[in-house]
This record gives sequence, structure tokens and C-alpha cells, in this order.
Amino acid sequence: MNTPYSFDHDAYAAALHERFGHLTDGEESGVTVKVAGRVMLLRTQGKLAFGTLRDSSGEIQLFALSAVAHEFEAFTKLHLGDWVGVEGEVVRTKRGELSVKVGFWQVLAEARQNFGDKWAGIADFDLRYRHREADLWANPETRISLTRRSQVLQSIRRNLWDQDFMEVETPMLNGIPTGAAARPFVTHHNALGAEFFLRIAPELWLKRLVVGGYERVFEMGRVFRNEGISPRHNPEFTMLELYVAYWDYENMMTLTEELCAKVAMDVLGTTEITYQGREFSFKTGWPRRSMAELASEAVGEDVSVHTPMDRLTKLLNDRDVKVHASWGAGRCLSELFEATAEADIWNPMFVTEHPLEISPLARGHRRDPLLTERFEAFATGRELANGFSELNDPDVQRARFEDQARLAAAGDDEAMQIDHDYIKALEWGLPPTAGLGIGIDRLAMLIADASNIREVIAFPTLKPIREP
RNA sequence: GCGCCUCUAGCUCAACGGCAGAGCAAUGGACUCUUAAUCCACAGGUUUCGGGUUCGAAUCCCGAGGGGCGCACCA
Repeated sequence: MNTPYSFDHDAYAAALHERFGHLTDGEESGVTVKVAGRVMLLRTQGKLAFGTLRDSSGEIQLFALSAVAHEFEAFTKLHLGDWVGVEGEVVRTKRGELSVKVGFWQVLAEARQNFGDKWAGIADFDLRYRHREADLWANPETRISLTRRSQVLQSIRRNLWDQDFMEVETPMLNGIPTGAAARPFVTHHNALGAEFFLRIAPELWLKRLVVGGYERVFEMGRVFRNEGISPRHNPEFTMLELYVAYWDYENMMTLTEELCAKVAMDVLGTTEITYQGREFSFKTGWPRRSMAELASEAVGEDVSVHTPMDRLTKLLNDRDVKVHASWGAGRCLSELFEATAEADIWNPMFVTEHPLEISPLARGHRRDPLLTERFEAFATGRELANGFSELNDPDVQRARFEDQARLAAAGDDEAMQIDHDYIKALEWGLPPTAGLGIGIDRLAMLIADASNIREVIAFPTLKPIREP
């Protein structure tokens, strides 16, 4: 089929409703516009035809009269989903529907595939995720969710730019996978003959930029973790990481809650959010409570990193958690927190003072050498953000890496590897610095009221279809 | 990776051991103000795939594949 290379489009559906809302039933505006979009519905009635045109802004009715419309017969034979460009006068029909009275029109592209039931849409998850392009037309909620995600990204960038952050990009192909506890994807560079790992976090690179003198940096981009897929996990997901020189973790908690409140205001116009039928608030002033305090409350007795191992082991065993031989009191406390208090945190809260044992990149706590100045933000029972006062002493960092290496040798396949380049970077001097990581997909889920992470990822990771 | 559930026409769904059906879409037609238009007609299927049980299987059983939800891992 011969279709044009361009169309001189000059009007959007939503703008027409705004501009011509005043037209009375049967009134003609005398204004000619050129609209474009897909024909979503078509009703013919002898020498009349009504179509529903949908563009990125909304919908507007097309009103065709055989005496007026160019090639009226062909117009009545359009398929649902066809892209058309239409030139015509803006009118309101006798029955009160604002319309473009079709004059010249042309097919811009045909739809040869069906867009699903025009009332029920597409329900099949496989089809929706593998062919999001069809899902976007068939299910308006999909368009809203993905649009909200985009608005979240936009809001974060604008807010950080406004606070003098510099957006940077760091390598995704890494010789050593580090910056988090996770299993990596492995790939290979032919010319270098070298194994590379897709990044699991940009953390160490970003801190090296702070060493380099950029006092406020952020990166928002994809990280890759070779782990299970679930309604809350996609193997590639979007992480915001940011670092601020001269700050500690208390300052960073304040930034975190302010950023969330601003994003909610920018995207939804309120900090009061309904997630899966239940309310929570992104208003600032989130409680800041230590992990030990929350775990103690949950188990009904005082527990901390100073609690004897046999007691912690007993408490974990009571909750069907098996204690691994390599675990110390710190890991046990963290496991106890996860097994008890974590899932019940519905309203945003900062959990602070994580054990040093599970925080190899965080700076030791100024009041307790077994703890770190770290926080995690929880909301609706899930982790949303993680941050800390950054460990900036190269000797201490080397010792922490060595501890990790011992764990790796003992069979922990998520323990970090020693990054000598990073130690060397710290030897050039990292000022006191605080860092933050936010799982953007998780945040987008809250903003878009999505129960599954796939609803806020345009093309989620799926199993490739294997030929039998 | 393990467990439970699921897969029927292009889409949404019936039929649940006894002739595979409907609505929408598509195709042909009627209709000068429709709103998921309506009406008439026509067409559409190795019931995801491969085995098995049975006189008879979409339906019961086994295996494979895709998907959903839990668990585990994690953000």
C-alpha cells in the first residue's frame, strides 16, 4: 500500500476538547485542523460514518459525510487500529460529540494485527509483555503506568539538577563486579580476550568521581543482577545512585525523604498515596529507627550486635532461619530483622545502624565500632533505598574487602571481590561523603500503584521462546 | 532452582469424559447523528506440543514448552 512519508499534523485530540469545548450541539467552528492517530472504533450508518481517533493526548471523534469526505467508501472500510491523518473542520454533532468533520484524509499506515477485544482489551500476560506495543493501545492502564514511570525519571532528574548535581555515566562492562552483594552476568570481549561482568552497581566508580573533585554526582541507569525473577524483581533494573561530599548519612536521609515527596508531588500532585488499596504518605519526617531497636521490639527482648551468638541462633531457629557457620552476630541481627519486622513496615521509615559485618562499603559508626552509619528506607513492606556515610579510609576498606574475600572462599557467591584500583583511588583521598541508592522501578511501582514490577517496565525480561 | 495454578478461533471467554460454542475483530450486505451503534449473512479450530488411559479426551494421567502466583535470592 502506498502511504505518505509525512503528514502535516497540527492538532491533538485533548487540545481540541479544550479549545472547542464551548461549541454547542450542531455548531460548526469554521476552523480546519489536521489530526492524526489510530482509528479505535468505527460506526458506519449509510451515508454517515463515525470514527474514534486516538492520539497520544486522547481521543476525538471523526465525523464523515459521504457528500463531504474524500473517498467516503474507503473511509467506511478502515480497519480498527489503522493510522490515519485527517483534515477537517472542528464541529459538534447534533448529539453533542466534538468531532473533526472529515474532509481530506489518508491512511498513514495499516494495522494488520488485531489490537485485542475492543472492550476487554488484552488480558494475556505473555502477549502483553512480549508485544507491549499492542498492550499500550489495548489497555489504557498500561499507558498510564509507563507514563508515570517516565514522569518519575523526569522529576528526579529535574530535582537533582536543581540541587547542583551533575549527571554522569560510568562503565556497565566491568572487570570486577562490585558495589553490591549480588551475582553478576558474565560476558566476553573478543578483541581484549577478556571476561567482563555487567555491573551490579555503579557505586565505586561514582565515589572515584568524588575523589576526582565532583562534589555532587548522580547516575540513573540500568544495573544487572543474575537472580530470580518475581513480581518485584527484574534481572535488569534501574538504579539511582548519588553521592554528596561533606555529608553524612543523616543528611542523606533528609535528601531521600525530600526527593520522594517531590517526586510524588510532581507526578501525582500529592504526597498521600494509595497503594494496592491501602494508604501511605510520602510526607517528609519519616521515623528513623535502628535495626536493633526494631528487631528487639519484634522479638520482645533486647537484641543487638552485642547479644551472644547462642541467643541469636536460638531466636533465628525459632523462626525457621538456619544460621550459616560464617555468620557473626551482625549478620544474625540483620536476618532477625528481615524475618520479623521488615515486612510490616508499611509507612515510609528509615531503618538505621546496620551491622558492620553486612556493610563492607559503609563507614563505621562513630559510637559503636560493630555498626555502620547506614540506613535503608522501607515502605509498603519492601526496601526502597539504601545509603550510608561512605567508608573513606583505604586501609579499613582493604581489610573489609579481605573479610569479603574470606566469605567468598567459604562459598558465599555474593561476597565482594577485592578491587585494588578502588583502594588506590581511596589513597588519593575521598572526603567525608554520603551516598544513596534508590530502586527506581520500586519507586515507580508505588507511584503507579503497580503490584508487579513488569507493569512499570516497558519490555520486562522474559524467557526466550525456544523452538521445539 | 523448588512448589501450586494455568494454556480452547486474531482478542475476551464458554463447554469440564459424550456432536468444540458465543461476543468482539475479520469478510459480504442494509442503514443520513452514532457513542462497545444496530440489523442480516458468511467465515474462522490438529483445544500449546508429545505420549498414555478410555468404546469415546479440550476435559483424566505422564512428559515438554509458555505464562501467573508463592518460596528462595535480592532492590
